[in-house]
Amino acid sequence: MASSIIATNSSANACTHGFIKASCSDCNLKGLCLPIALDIGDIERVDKIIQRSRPLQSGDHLYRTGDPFRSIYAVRSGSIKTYLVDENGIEQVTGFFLPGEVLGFDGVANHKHACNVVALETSSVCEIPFEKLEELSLQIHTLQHHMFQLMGQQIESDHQMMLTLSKKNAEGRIATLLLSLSKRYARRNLSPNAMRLPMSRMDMGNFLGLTIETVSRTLSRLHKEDVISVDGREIVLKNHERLDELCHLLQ
Amino acid sequence: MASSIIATNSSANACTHGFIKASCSDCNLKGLCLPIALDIGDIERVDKIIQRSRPLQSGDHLYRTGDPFRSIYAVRSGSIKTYLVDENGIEQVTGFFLPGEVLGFDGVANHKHACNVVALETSSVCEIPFEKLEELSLQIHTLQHHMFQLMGQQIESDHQMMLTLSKKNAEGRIATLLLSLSKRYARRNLSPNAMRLPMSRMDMGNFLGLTIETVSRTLSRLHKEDVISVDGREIVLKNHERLDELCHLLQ
DNA sequence: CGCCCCATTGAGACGGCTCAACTTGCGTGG
DNA sequence: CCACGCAAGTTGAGCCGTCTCAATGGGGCG
Repeated sequence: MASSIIATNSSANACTHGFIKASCSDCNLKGLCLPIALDIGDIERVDKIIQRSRPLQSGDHLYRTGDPFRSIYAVRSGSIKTYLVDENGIEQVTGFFLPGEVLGFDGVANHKHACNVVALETSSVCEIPFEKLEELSLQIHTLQHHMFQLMGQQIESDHQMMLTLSKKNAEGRIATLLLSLSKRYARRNLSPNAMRLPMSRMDMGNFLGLTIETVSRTLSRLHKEDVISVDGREIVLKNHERLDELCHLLQ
Repeated sequence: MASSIIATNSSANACTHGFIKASCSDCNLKGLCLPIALDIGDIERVDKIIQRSRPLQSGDHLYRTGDPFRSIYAVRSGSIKTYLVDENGIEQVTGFFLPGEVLGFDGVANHKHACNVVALETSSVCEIPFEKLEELSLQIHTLQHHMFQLMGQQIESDHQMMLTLSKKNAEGRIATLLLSLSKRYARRNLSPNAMRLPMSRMDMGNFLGLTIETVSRTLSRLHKEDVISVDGREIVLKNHERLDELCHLLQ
């Protein structure tokens, strides 16, 4: 959903476990997250405040609702889900984050995190202490602008999601999610057609306001109609035009 | 939904029509929008970049999708609605903005506005040129922080809205909207119980993902159950606890 | 007065939910 | 190695909440 700021993907210089040595300058995700206008010197200044910790395992929480807000995070590898839990224990998945995307802006407002963040598979993130980022943003105006842009992107995509939840039927919601994932794969120069879903049917359904049964049935129907092919989490998009149509169909 | 930044409410020093002479310093909304930590001198610097134009009439658009992004806006009086229109003409109301609240962050990401903004009644806004605000934010760190907070608040409330649209039934959605309005009235020291809705049933329904018929029926039922009283757009909340319960009921 | 827009109310249709049964894949332990 | 349990996913049958369609009422305005 959101774009990214400073995700250092070390899959290129695939460093082994333990502590991570990597830098923004030779990260193949920096085009996605750092402001393009940032010059080498500035990139290094940003690089210096970033903390790269050991990978999260599937199910590990990065933070939880109520935790003090200290940092935002750029996904370096894997995939991450954010979700709310309301007073009665109702959960709402609010987003999926892929490499090169930035999360954690919940928490900026109240200095406390407002959602839960959990890894959907083995994942690594760049932690960016927010106070230091603010200091740096005062000095590097393109960085400040970029921060505003990232948050603006999040707001825009959340509004699109409101439209999806409010106006589209099950097929439209599924199609919207699949095309969103496809576009975000394409941004990383991965195939926009063949992908492995990082999330369970449960998470898809929760995110889209549908039950797992409806998700399953809808995927099966799209498969039968040869719009996609489904094999568990392996998905192939076979008819983008049709998916586009479904996205824009009213409920 | 969003909080505010710099809304100068001139209803106190009720200046007449035509051009508006007002200042943040003696605006009774500044507590809502300016960072509390801002000292007098800084308030004046912010004040200087703000443009106060003539009021919008009901139905007037402040900007439309695709318009170049130049400013954000603080509502000074009246009420404003923002809405998306997708390719097929499907509309989605994405927010209602009351005095003291700030809108316009759509557009930050792409330098083009991503939604339409229209006045629901005679309204006035403070226009804040974004470039100048960015410049000032580089100099006044509390202002930069405040900007991040405002955008963070917007993101949080949008996520709450996703939960509402995805998980609550009609009663829960209506109750959630009513309580949200109530809290926002209370922030301005207005009665949290008696209010005049600024929007039509159509707009409520569109925002909440319901048809006008369902909105109408639900309001009638809540009236019959003595949870609220409804007379057109005049609403009295008579049982906050019950409304709270309804908010948290699963669908 | 008549028109139009907004809101209310009713009757019936339908999409997605609930409940339930079954399958598949995977890890554990006998 | 297979038996077993468990979690995730699929599929079916019936139900329910909201939508659709339609009729009616009320207020503002030319």
